[in-house]
Amino acid sequence: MAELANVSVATVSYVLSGRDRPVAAETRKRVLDAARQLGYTPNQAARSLRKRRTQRIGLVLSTLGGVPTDQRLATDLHEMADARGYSVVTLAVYNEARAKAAIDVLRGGIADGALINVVGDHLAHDLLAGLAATGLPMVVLSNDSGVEGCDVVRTPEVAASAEAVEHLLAGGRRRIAFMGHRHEVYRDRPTGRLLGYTTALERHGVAQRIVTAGADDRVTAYQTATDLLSSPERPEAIFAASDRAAISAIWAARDLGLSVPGDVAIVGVGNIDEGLITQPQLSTVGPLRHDYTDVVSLLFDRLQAEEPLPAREIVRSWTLIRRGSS
Amino acid sequence: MAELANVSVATVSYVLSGRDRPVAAETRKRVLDAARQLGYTPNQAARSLRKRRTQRIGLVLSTLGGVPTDQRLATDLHEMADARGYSVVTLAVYNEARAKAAIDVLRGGIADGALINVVGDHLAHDLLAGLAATGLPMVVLSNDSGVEGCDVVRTPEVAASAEAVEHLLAGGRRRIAFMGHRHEVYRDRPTGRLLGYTTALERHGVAQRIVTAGADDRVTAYQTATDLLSSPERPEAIFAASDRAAISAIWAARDLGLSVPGDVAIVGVGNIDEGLITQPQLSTVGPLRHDYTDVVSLLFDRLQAEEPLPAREIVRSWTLIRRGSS
DNA sequence: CTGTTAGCGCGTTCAA
DNA sequence: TTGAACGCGCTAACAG
Repeated sequence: MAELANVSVATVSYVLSGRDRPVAAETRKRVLDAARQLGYTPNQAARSLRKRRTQRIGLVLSTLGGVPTDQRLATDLHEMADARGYSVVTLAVYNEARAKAAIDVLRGGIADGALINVVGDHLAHDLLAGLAATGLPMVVLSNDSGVEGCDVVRTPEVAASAEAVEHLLAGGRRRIAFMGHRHEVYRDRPTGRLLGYTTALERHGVAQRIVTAGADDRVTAYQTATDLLSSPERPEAIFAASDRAAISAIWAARDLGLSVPGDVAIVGVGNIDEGLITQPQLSTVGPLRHDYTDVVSLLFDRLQAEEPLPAREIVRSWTLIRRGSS
Repeated sequence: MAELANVSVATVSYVLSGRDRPVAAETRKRVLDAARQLGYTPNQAARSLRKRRTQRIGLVLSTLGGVPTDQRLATDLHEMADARGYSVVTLAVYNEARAKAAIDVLRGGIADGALINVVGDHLAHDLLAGLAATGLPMVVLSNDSGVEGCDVVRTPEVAASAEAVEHLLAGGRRRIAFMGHRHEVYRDRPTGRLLGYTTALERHGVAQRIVTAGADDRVTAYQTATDLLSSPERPEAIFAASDRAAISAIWAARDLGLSVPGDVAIVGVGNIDEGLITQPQLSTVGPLRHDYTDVVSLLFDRLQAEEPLPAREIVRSWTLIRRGSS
């Protein structure tokens, strides 16, 4: 490359990286021509080895399955990264083994910072702590308590879920079923949305608990809801841990000839747009606006800061959005 | 690190990379202890600079939006990569500008190979060609003709779409609407699923064309279908370019009090599981089994081959799956 | 305006 | 069984 343009490697570096060293127009042209001719692109591994920066952000997600939250988070991150000259590489965790692998990739220095949103317990706390100890700037979306050494974004899902269930109780429903994600339901003690459910019932002296899994995908949700709604002790309400599951429940009810909310009230979590096109429209708890720019800013603040910043915490704002289904 | 364990850097390298050089048990222990104590992880940039391999695969997708196809592709890739000691980094393209950025990241050597599935025309052909010219092993899912220098996976969507529309014609429907993705509908000449639609109609001498966008997300699909079905010239059938859009159309029909398939027949594309829980079940064209292991194998064959392999081509197998909605 | 040189952190030879 | 020394491709500092 350098010899084809008949210049030194340093000059090539200066031309291609566009730094402000003065370069003769003719020399620059020779370099650019040679680069085009050879299809030359600088090796990023060498570059970041030298510069000690990759200009990349790692986005760590449970799956590439397109949970609505992840989608918005990803688009906001990509946009803001773009504007700042960073690229984004996404790592999917899927399971515990690969969580370890993903952390190792980050420890290996693939990115200058990380935005981490992993639900469930695939990502062990000590892995996260070890990564944070590296000094890697990171923002973690989690409600767990053990997360330290990085910014944390919390979601008031327990309170919001309790509010949803209390809303159902206020409507006179007593037999209320919970349809949750596997990672919440199959666990020794209730957490998250399930905890909100049990808390609300307890607070109002309702003894009956109907806890099912099925919120993880639409098909299972439909089947679970169908089972619930065809049982002799049909619930008067279903609180689903996701809007997608709640929407499946609405369909299940309608397919059984039940009226929503007459025969069964349904509330979901997340406030996705699709809740506006169901009949009736879906009641839900979640953010009013889907905006993660504040979360992403946390990360870029850290990246642009000279000295390490103190750990910050954001609590997202969720509200009960009452629509037709409850 | 090396000095803490009181050994040379070479010994550290040997211990941590676990190659077969004999190392005294006591030395190995010293190294491992020091590594744990320091939270040391080898720098991957330096490693891959030296080894000229990253042990990573790049997965390039249009969005992280979780199109069902991408999900299956991603899980199969992750599984097979895992088994072979590779990690996967995902790059989202979103738009033309970032397509260029994603290609640059790959050219910069972030991965040893790439699996590329970008719909629409965000990813220009010359970018792909330039990348292929690098010698980077890659597999591209595309029906375009200009793709060269890499393995190509094709989908018989034109023929399958035509088959779907002919099936509707055979059922006596004449006024058939097409609900497509923006990237296919807003284009000078028909391609892909839209081309299948027009071809079938032409072949059977049907003049009427009802072409709408709206298949890109469920909300738009619902609204588009509602508009179509409330118009005075209500179509007798809707062929939707995605199952998700088709399912929204079924719901739109039901919400309008129309019977499916009595008043309107509906067919989708993709054969997603969710088509089994609609009332009626969704007719669709797509793969019978969702399995991308053959596609992923193409890539690993290339990675493991000593000398460059000739470009191969896979044509995926799609069939019309007739269920209740048509 | 441009070239020379010294590392960035690792893996690999060769010598001990 | 271990260590010393070189170089992967690049950027930053300095020399010219």
